[in-house]
Amino acid sequence: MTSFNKIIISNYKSNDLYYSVGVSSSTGKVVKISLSNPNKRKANAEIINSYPNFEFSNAYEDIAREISKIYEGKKTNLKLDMLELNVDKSNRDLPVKSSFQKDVLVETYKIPYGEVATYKSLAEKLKTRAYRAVGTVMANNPFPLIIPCHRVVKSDLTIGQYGGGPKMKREILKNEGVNLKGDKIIKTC
DNA sequence: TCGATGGCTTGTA
DNA sequence: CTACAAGCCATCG
Repeated sequence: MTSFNKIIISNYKSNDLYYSVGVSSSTGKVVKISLSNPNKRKANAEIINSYPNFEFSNAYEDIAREISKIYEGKKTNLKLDMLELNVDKSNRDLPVKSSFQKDVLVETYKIPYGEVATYKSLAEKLKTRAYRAVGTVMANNPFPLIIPCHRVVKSDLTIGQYGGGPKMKREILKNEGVNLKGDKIIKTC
């Protein structure tokens, strides 16, 4: 049972938003992403709370910068395989706690840029009616923006909730070119 | 182990 | 349009 001996935290700031990434020094995989406006300490605290054994370094600053590009609606080269998605109940340090959670996150990753899915449609792809549980996974998404939970909305196409607040969700979707009228997605054909 | 709690959905009024 | 109620089911304490 492997345990992370240390987490490396890198930061990047763009447009008054602080992006923090936590990377395991033993596996090189991202274990947590957090963003906060406008408080850098808060962004870091979210990672430190889960991983008290950490150090700061600019080693992964480029990843944090790439994440900021997603927010701004630009293309990035971020891949699923840089994320720690392994599930192992005997290892408390792993960010993904269950295979259900992993399945939802992977399915969310497949939502294309500029498009949206619903909590319901994700649940149905996983052959379950656990719509609310899908929402819970989104709420605890360790990899915001890379796993685009901002592209998951309610079945009536209203925007739904978001960790960073609904205004933030709206903003990211707008940056991706999604048509919004108030809090509702307007489908473009 | 079991009740409470959700970034939800559908139905009814 | 709003307001509940009941159902769903994975997770947490």
